[in-house]
Amino acid sequence: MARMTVKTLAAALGVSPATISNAYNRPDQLSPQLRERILAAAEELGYPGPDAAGRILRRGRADAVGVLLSERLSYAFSDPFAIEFLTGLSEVVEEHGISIVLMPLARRAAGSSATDADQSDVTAVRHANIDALTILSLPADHPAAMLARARGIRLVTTSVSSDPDSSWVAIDDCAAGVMVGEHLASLGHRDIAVLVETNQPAGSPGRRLDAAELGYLDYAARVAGLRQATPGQVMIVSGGHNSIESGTTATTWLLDHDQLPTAIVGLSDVLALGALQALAARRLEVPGDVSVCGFDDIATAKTADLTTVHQPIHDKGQHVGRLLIDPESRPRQVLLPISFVRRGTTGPAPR
Amino acid sequence: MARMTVKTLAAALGVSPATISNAYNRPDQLSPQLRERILAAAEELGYPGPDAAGRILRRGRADAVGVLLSERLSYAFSDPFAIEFLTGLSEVVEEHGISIVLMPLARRAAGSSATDADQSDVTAVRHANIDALTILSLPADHPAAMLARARGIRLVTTSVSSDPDSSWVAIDDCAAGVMVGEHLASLGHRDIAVLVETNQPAGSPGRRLDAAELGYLDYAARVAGLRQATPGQVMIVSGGHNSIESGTTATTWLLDHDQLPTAIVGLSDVLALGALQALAARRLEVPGDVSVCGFDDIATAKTADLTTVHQPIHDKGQHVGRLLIDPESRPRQVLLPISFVRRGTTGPAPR
DNA sequence: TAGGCTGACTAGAACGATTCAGCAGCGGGA
DNA sequence: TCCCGCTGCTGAATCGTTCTAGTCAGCCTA
Repeated sequence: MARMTVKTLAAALGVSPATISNAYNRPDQLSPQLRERILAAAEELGYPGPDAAGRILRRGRADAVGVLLSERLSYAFSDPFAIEFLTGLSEVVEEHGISIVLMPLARRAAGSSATDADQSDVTAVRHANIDALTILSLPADHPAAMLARARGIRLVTTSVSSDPDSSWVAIDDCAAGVMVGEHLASLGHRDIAVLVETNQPAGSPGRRLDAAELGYLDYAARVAGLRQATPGQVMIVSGGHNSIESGTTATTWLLDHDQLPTAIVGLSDVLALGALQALAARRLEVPGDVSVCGFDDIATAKTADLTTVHQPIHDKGQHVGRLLIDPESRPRQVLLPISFVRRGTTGPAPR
Repeated sequence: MARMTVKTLAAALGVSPATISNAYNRPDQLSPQLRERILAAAEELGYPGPDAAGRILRRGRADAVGVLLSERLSYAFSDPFAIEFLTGLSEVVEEHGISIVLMPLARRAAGSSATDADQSDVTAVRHANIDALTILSLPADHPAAMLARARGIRLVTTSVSSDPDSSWVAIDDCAAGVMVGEHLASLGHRDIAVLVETNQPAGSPGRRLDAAELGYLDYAARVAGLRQATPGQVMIVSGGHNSIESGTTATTWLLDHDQLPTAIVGLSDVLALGALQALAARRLEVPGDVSVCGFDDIATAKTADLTTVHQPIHDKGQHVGRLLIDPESRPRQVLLPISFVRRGTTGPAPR
C-alpha cells in the first residue's frame, strides 16, 4: 500500500485535504461528527498524522530552537555551566512545547583558512530546522552566528554586543575580570597565570598563549578586566577545551616549566577546579603557596570552597529561552548582575 | 526585496534551479567556475543557502535524531545518568554531523484518560523533524513510542523487548534486581523499602504504592527481580520524579510513618543518594541502622561509597547513537553487561 | 420572498528545495 | 565520416502540508 498522506486519506474518505488538515489543527472548523470520522479512518488506515516536514515547510515555523554549545557537543555535557544553563533554558521552552536542537560543530577536515574560528564546519546549523538559535561560549561573530543571521533565524547570544539589533543575555565580563584582579591585587599578587580554554582536541599538551591569540575567545573581556585591575604580570596558559582535565594540564605545565605564579585564575570554574587538583597532587598549599580563583560560581565551586565571581547561570538560561521563543522579534538585551564571592582558595601572596 | 530562494537566485544568474542545488550539494555535477560564480552571487545577493524545511521535505531525511528523556526535560539535566547517556550518544552522532533534538513531553491539561501514561502529550514527537528516536526511562509501549513507530521513525528503546522487530540497548533489569535482592538477603535483611520514581510534579508528598501501580514503570523488572530474590517483605514508596530530592522525600515519609525498614533500595542511584541524605539528617547510621543500595553506578555513587549495580551508561549512549544513525534499518538488540558493586552503604541487618 | 448571515466544507495555490531523465555540444576512436 | 560516450547543464515533476478565498445550502429576519 502506498504511503498515507493527507491527500490519500482525503480521497479514501471523499473529503478535501483541507478538511483532514483542519481535523488535526483546527477542530472548530468542521463538525465534530466528521472530525471523529476522519480520526477513526486515520487510525484504521494507519495515517500517522500530518507529516512534520511538509507541515514545517508550509507553516514556516519549526517549533524548535537551536543551541550551539561549543566545539564538541559531548564536551558540553560534562560542563556544569552548560548543564545549568540548559536547565533554565529547557524549563522555559518546554513550557511552550518547543523542542531543543543541539547541533554539532564539526571541525573541517582540511583547513587552509586564515582564522581559527573559520575552521569549524557549520553545515549542521545550515541544515537545522529551527526558529531561533543561541550560542554559548562562542563569540558573537562566529561563522555559525553569521549564518544564522543570514538565514533569518532569530539569534540570541551570551555576550555583550553594542549592536542594538542583536539580542543577548550576558554579564559584564570585563567587570568580572576587574573584580578578580582587584581582589588579587589587594592580596599582594603581582604574578598571575590565567587558564583559558582553547578549541584544541582533548589531551592536548599545555602551552602558553600570546594575548593576541585570545581574539577568538568569548571571554577575552575577562582577561582584559583582570589585566586592567592588576599591577603585575599576567601570563596566559591553556590545556585544551573547557574541562577540569584541561585545568590540570595547564597547571601542570606551569609547574613543569618552573613558571608557578602566586595566583592562578581559571577563566571558568572548571578550569580552576582542575588547577586545585593539580596543585593538590604536587602537595602545594592553597592558598598558602598559591591562590586559585574561578569564574561563574557553578555548584561545585561552593563545595570546593573556591573563590569566584557569581553569575545567575540558571536565570541566564531562562532569559535566553524567553528571547528564543518570543514571537515579537524586537531585539532585546539583558545584562545580568554579578557578584564577587570570596571563599577559601585565595589568600595573601607568599613572599 | 523578495525573499531569496533557489528559484530567484537561478533567475538572477540565468541558470536552472537544479544547478544552484548542485552547487551546494553536488559540486562534481557542475564546472568549478560556474560553482564559484553561483556562490559569489549568493553571497552578494544575500541568499543564505538552501532552506532547511524545503530540503528536508524533498530529501525525506532530517539529519537529526530525537531523544525523549522523561516527563520534564529540565529534570533530565540534573540526572547524572541521563547526562552520561547523552554524552555517549552525542559522541557518536556528532561525528556524523547529526543533530540531537530534545523533546518535551508535556502533560495534558485535562486528563480523563484511563492510564497514567496516556496523560502525556506527545505533540512534540508528532511535530518533530527527526529520522530516529530514542526514549529513556520510558516503557517501550509508551504512546510516544507508538507514535514514532506509526510515523515510520526508527525507534531505539532502552529496555529489553521480546519483539524481534524492535531495536534496543538495555541491561537485564530483572537480573540487576536479583543481584541486589540476593546481597541484601545474605545480609539478613527481611524488611526492605524500594524507592521508585513517579511522574508526579516536583515537591509531591511521599506516598506508598501498590505493586499494581508499577505497571507504567520502565524499571518494574528491577522490583520484580528484587522481590524474587528476597524472602522478606518489600514495600514501595515514592517521592516524585527521579531526583535526589525525591529520594529524600520518600525516605522522610518512611521515617515519619514509622515504617523504617532495615534496607532501602533506590531504583536509581540518585534516589539512593537522597535516602542517604535523609538518613544523615535524622542522625541514622548507614549501614549500622539502615542499609542503602542503588542502581546504575553513576559517578557520584563511587564518591558516596554507595553499593549499587554497575551498568555501562556511557557505552549505552554510544550504542544507542550507533543504532539511531544506522542507515540499514534491520532491527538490532544489544544486551549490556552488569555487575554488582559492593561498597560501604550496605551491611548486616540490625536485630 | 428577497437579502443577509452563518456554518460546513472545498479548490487550488503556495511553501522551497531535490532529483531524474534528458539534451546539447564536443572530442576521439574506428 | 560516423558514432559513441562524456561533460555540463536544464525542465518538470514531486515531496506533504496549510491557508486563502471561496461555494453552497439552509435559516432567520424584515
